[in-house]
Amino acid sequence: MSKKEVIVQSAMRIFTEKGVEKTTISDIVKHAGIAQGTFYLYFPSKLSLMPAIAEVMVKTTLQAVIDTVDQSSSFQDRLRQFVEAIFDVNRKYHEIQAMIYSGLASTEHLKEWEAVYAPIYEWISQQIAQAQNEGLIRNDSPPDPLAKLIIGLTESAAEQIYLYDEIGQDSRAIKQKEETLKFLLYGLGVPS
Amino acid sequence: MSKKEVIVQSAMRIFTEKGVEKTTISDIVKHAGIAQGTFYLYFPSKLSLMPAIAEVMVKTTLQAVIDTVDQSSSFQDRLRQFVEAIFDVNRKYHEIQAMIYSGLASTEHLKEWEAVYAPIYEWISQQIAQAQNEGLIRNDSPPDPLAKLIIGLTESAAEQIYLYDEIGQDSRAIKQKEETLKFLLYGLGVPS
Amino acid sequence: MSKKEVIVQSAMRIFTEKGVEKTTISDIVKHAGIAQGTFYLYFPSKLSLMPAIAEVMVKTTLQAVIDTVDQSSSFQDRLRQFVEAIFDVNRKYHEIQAMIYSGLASTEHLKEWEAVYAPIYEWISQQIAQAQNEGLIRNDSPPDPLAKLIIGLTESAAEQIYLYDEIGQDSRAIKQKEETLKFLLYGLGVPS
Amino acid sequence: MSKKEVIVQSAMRIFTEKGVEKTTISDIVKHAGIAQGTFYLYFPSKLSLMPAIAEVMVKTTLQAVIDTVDQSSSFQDRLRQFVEAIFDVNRKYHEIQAMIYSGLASTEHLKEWEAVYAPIYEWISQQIAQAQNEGLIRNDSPPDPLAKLIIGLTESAAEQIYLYDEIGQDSRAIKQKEETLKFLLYGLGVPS
DNA sequence: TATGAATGAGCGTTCATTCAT
DNA sequence: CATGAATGAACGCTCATTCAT
Repeated sequence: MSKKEVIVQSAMRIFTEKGVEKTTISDIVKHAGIAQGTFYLYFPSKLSLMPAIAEVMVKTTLQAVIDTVDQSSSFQDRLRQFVEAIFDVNRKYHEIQAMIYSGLASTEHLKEWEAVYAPIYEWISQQIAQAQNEGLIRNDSPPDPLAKLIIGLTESAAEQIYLYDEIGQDSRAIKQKEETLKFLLYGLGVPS
Repeated sequence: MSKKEVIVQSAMRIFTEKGVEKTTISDIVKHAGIAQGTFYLYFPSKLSLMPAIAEVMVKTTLQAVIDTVDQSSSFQDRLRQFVEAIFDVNRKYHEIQAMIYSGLASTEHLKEWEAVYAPIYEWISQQIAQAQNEGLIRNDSPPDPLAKLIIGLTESAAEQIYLYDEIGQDSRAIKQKEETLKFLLYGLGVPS
Repeated sequence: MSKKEVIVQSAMRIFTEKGVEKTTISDIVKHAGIAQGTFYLYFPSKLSLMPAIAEVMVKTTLQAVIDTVDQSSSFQDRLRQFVEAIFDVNRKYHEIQAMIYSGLASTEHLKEWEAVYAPIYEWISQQIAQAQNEGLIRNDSPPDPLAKLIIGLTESAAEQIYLYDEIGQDSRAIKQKEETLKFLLYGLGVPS
Repeated sequence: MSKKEVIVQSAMRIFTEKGVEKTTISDIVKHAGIAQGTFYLYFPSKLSLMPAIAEVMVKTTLQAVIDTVDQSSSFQDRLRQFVEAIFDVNRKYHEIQAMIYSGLASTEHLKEWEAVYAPIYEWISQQIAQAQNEGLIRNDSPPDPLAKLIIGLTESAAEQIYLYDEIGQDSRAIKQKEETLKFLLYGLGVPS
């Protein structure tokens, strides 16, 4: 693992543990096992880590989705698996998600964020296009906007549950997943 | 306007202009025209402003929704007006929305946030319950989860547009609103 | 003594002891008995102390000259006393003189330096004008340029001796003073 | 040009442009096109460059004087040419002069400076001795102190003009040169 | 000789917080 | 209630210096 990757991994860990604001660069370099100055060879500031972290998260998310969704299942099952995957990633990494969102907001270079998120949008978009072709879902909206609405709905639903960092919320999570799936199926015009 | 309100208003302004992280309490008190020490008579820290700011935003949002939605319209029109109102508030205040979200994430007292947002959830929930009673929308989900999904979907759709602080994106916004409304109508099982 | 004056006095002391470059702001505030942050209430940086210090040095020099020169003496004696005073100030404060010169060179606002030095130039200029009126010295040069040449010659002569921070150089200093006085007397056309 | 010379030339350039204090070794090696570590093969520190730079300046100055002074001219003309040369070098390199002076002040090894400047002192001293032998100037002072006073007076006169980095000061410079020459002639007892 | 990635001590600077007025 | 000068802990950051290649 390169020094740059070590820094990103360490930052993700520490950010998750104690929050972005309370994390110092000193914390990160200590955990990464490198010298203070070495950090600045790779990143000019704490916030400039965000795009790199976001990229990791997007990869992780996309990988989780791809690993969870069984392409031989029915569309409804695949959608259920998708929701499951998104909720799962949010459960594990909700602090990082919030962090990225906040870092995103305080960045000037917003343009690059769209590029970072593109892989997920594209994957969903392809699934949508295919399902439309097969007549599994409604055909009166283009795939791209649908993809963005789907990921937006699912992630906000997951955040509503997992932002509140508590235990024993399984039943609430299960219900929320069910309702989200139902809303998605209706929203996509899947005949029930 | 009381000193407390002046502080909150000033903070909203400065936070919006230069970001939460880069805003100092000194900035806020200068803009508010009060002394450094006076701040601490009302708020113990910078982040403790967030709930107060969120409250203002929730009030503003709810007021915009109530003002925009004409209760004598059809359900479909009311939903359209709702989407319109949410997009509008997001357009005007997207920095503050992001800021609250980020501030929210770094707060320990997450519980209170649900209380802060309750008024909006309740208003939507009532509308949903009423529409279900009148048979205007599907009846196989309870109103509360539906309300949260609706606001989550609509706000995330708005953010996808307005986070990218640019001009002349009207056509994109119009399409996004249309698709969001369509998805909501399908999602709520409104017969078309 | 105000906090600002305490800072300037402490800085002069420490600068003299260990040089400007090796002096830290931390050194200054420790010696001044104030907090680290307090320094920045009065000066934005270490180098911004220079004009304030130069002002003190100019006052000190002018005072030394005024105190040493006996206005009832002959012109030749007064010139001798003047040289004596300049050499004495340079002996005591040669590090600060060098320091000011260096600080001066790295300042952008060079204009203000002329203002700082003006009092000394004026005093000498007046003496010259008076001596010219009384026919004691040559009359074919205006007082102002003469004043600048006199102070320039005398200070550079003193620096040549005292920059080399050593002891037991009295004989060298005495000779240098004699030669400087002689050169001044010739240079001013004092009949011998 | 050897690597050592490249370093010295680069340092002179960068020091002049942004000041000694704000110049980093990194700046110098970048401009010199060498690696960070290579610097330390030739110089142990930033300040240790000063003598080498001073040497270059002394050579430049002496060369300018030798080139300008026409040994077949009268003493008065030669003195005028000398003043002209010193002013010219100061005009071109006043930042470096100030820099050397400042670097000189913060060096511990002051002794070596006398050696560095010796060539100029010697050249002037020889001229003085010769003029004394020929009865062109007064004979009641040894050549060495006179030489130091002459260079001190002339350089300080030049600095008074050129430290103030401005344009269109030609008339001021011309007058200053005239007065300096006149003072030198009187000071050296040249019969007029 | 030459390199340049890595170092880490130590600096300037900030800014939330206090408290005598 | 209100002030704002003073605080000082703690942070980001620099940059001279080293050393394995």
